[in-house]
Amino acid sequence: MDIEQTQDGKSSPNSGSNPDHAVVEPVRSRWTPKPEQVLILESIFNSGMVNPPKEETVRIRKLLEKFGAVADANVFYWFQNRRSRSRRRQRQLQAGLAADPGAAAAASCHFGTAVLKEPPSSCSTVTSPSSSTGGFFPSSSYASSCSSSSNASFAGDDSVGDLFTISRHMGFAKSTQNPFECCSSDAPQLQYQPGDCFSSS
Amino acid sequence: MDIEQTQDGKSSPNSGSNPDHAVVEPVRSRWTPKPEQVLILESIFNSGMVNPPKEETVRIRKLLEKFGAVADANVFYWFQNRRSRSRRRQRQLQAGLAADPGAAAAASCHFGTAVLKEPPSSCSTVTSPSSSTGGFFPSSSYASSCSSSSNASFAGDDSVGDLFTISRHMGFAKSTQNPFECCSSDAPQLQYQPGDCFSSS
DNA sequence: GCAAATTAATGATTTATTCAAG
DNA sequence: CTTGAATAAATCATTAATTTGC
Repeated sequence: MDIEQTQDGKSSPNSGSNPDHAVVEPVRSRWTPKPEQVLILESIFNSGMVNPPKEETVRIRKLLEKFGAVADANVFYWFQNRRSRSRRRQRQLQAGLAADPGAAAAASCHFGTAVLKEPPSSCSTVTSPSSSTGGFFPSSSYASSCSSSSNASFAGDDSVGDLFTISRHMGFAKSTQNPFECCSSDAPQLQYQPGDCFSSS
Repeated sequence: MDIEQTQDGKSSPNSGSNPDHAVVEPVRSRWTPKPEQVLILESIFNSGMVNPPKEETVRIRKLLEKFGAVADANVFYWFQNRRSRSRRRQRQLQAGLAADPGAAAAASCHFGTAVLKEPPSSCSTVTSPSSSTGGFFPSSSYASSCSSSSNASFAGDDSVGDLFTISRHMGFAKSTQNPFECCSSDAPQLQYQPGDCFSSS
């Protein structure tokens, strides 16, 4: 992964004398997503796109940027962590069920802060398919890079609306729905629509 | 993810049976490092910098670019894979050694009997605490560069020289030397020097 | 000699684990 | 504790070596 850290806006701004190179970068602060941003991210995730390709990540980042500084890498990390932790919770829960069916119900939800929540498991086991992640990415995802040099003037689209368009090979779970939080209930859905592929509306 | 490929047409696209005259610019699938590039990378890796930070990666990339198109991501991947595979070889080797030399006769635990073809190691066993073993690296197919084919006269550094300067907090192995390939012997060292920090010759 | 078929290397992606900020 | 960041491990996929039959 490239992980282009473009982070800098953040909350504790400036720090004055550090133009660019993070060589001596003293403060390694981390991105703190705004509530709106989390909302969007959750929504996208819950909509089934659990692993957006680069192209889409950029789009998402642009969208999130309307609510605060954020880099592509942050979005990438967010999804990665989201997937990972969802999966783990699920596993854990399941292990708990298998090992001690009686106590299972107890351990569910007592998260201090109500912000995050793992939906009650009712998903079937979803033993992850053998092909692992593979489904998407039929071929290369690199559309067109002319040369390494730099000036790739993107279309400076500012409208949020069209940002919600997706290419094709999305990071969707291969099956019907995403194995993660298939039963998310209380998340405020925002309906991130993947664009032209399915669900044309 | 990202990885914008900057690969140009490789070296030996067609041969013989391609009377075609217009290069069709095939799919830019994956980067294929030139021998010189591999040499440089190996050299850097063997010099102890096994995990260069971003800044350094860029520098390395710029250096490599003198011999062919390459992106930062490629460099990053290269080091990642190098580390990973070095470590794995090391582990494998060690496991093999532990299970093999008939030491304790009580052999009921046969690890992987399948002895993968690890090149003849010459490292001492080194049951060292943390820095552990050494490795050795594959008698790669490369390393045969500076003889005939490539005309790239490597030594003629004019602008290359200053690229060999490194910042500080390098990705050096924490200990004295890098745990990976402590005893690489036959690699043509190029002495990628970390710059102004230590070992100021 | 050559190219299709097979195997070995290795570039790129994804997942699991770990560390540290807050 | 939660969770963003970073990295290692595992895996996938494509390219180069090689074998094999003609």
